[in-house]
Amino acid sequence: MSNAKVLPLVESDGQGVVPCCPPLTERPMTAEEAEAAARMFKALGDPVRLRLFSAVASHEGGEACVCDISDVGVSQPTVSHHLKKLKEAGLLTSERRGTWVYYRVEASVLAAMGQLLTLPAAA
Amino acid sequence: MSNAKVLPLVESDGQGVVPCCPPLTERPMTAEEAEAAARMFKALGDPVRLRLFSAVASHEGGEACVCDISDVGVSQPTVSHHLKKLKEAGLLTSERRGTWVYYRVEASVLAAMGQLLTLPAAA
DNA sequence: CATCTATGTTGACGTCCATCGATACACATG
DNA sequence: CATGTGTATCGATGGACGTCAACATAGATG
Repeated sequence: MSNAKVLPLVESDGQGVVPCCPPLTERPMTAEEAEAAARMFKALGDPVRLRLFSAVASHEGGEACVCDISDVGVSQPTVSHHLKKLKEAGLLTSERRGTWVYYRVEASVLAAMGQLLTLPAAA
Repeated sequence: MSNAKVLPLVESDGQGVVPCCPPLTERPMTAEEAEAAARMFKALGDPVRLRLFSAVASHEGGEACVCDISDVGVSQPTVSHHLKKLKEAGLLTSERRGTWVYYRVEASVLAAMGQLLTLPAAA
């Protein structure tokens, strides 16, 4: 139930594969591009999610068990909720190994978001 | 009434100036850093705002009059509302010239957001 | 000053969302 | 299989947010 549609970057949404991310400054985004990109930004638009994401991203080996990062001042269900949101946005992937669930950053998505914010080589 | 506190990047919020943006992957963000950064990401977390922002960013001379970009499928008050949000987030600045109001991107903020999403030089 | 256009503000409304406690599920271990 | 720990889901709740119509403000022009 979670096979296709991994990266919101390359939405195989309607008729084909749409690379969502020309730099924001290159041309006005279409409604569809904006929809896809906004999902990712929105996912990082919450302080708790940002801390969770950063905790995973900065953790040894690029991955972290939930137990390693859940000290962000909210309840355990809320942590789980936010991790799910980040996963749905394509920013994280998860894998269960025994008792623990490990989350890791989807580097390509992060890179693409960076591309989006790229500025033309101005002074 | 809009003099101090220009960049959410360098929040002169409480006791001093806090540069908000070590790469997300460098170390876990603090609550304060996350709060500041999340404001910016949240501002781009709406499709309409993203389109407006992109329209300004990609417009000739890096600035655009509201009338040039307000064709995003929502009412005029809504456009105004979103531009205000982008301005409050530090992503846009505005200037009135005669009848029209021109918005322009705050390049430094955009650059800092890009930094935030920087990945360590992995393969 | 009257009027027109461009933009911002206000107030209301419906929906989304972050949060929690309670509970369920997954795995390990005895 | 019983129990304990780690994680996810459910249902509820309060607040935030996107949207609009109506109105207000700013500048230009006659």
